[in-house]
Amino acid sequence: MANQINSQLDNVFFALSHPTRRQMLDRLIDSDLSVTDISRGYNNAGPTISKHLRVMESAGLIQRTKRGRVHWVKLNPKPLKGVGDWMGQYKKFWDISLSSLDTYLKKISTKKRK
Amino acid sequence: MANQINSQLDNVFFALSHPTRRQMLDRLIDSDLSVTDISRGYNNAGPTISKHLRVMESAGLIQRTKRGRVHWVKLNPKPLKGVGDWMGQYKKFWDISLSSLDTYLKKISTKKRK
DNA sequence: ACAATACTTAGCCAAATGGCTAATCAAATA
DNA sequence: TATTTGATTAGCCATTTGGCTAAGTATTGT
Repeated sequence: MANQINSQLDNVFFALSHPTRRQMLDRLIDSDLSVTDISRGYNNAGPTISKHLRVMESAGLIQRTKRGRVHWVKLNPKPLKGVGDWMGQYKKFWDISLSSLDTYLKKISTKKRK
Repeated sequence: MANQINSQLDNVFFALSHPTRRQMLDRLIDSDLSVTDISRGYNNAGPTISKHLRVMESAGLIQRTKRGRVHWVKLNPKPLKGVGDWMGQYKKFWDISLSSLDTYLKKISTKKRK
């Protein structure tokens, strides 16, 4: 139970500890991407990219769907909730997060008013 | 510059990827602790604890002060701000899709309608 | 049918990680 | 002064990581 969650957190934090993997995730915010799309811009060989993807997959941060020979990769942000929860303990220290949520809420309600 | 920040983030995420280290940080929320205090409850040998502490220190997550032969360890939450900032990009996903904000927005709009 | 494309697997390598014991350093105490 | 206590450094070991190349599996195009 708590241990399961914990080791999942391990995987998530570990996945996020490599700049290439973080950047890949960042790219996936806007749209799903093929593996070729994702690997664009890195000097890494294919298998290296593959390994990075597997790391993120076992952390639950991405999901794949094969369509034809193309593997489509989709961000799964759910595990980040765990990070956020863990971080919550520390919010009282850096406490910016509340204000950024605030800003976000304001933006939302503005849009709705149109 | 951005690379400095990035590699700092690498270190922070990596430091957080081990359950022992996360738990150590958690303990430091309430009070500063000596190294002996921190190591209480783990089956690890001294040097192993030492290594964990060094990992967190190079991530900037803790600071040490020697007083006598006791090394006091203090939480430094500042690097977590970087994590929070990075997470900010993803808030729109898990805040909304994972209930709390959704519920919140509903509550808000209900109130407004009154 | 054959060649090109999109990926993954297998397997190698150097470096880093997480654990240990033994030895060392520094400070407090008997 | 001699010894215990708090903690680190040195160095060993097995495993994991992040990179590679070569080879294999599907699927698509010619």
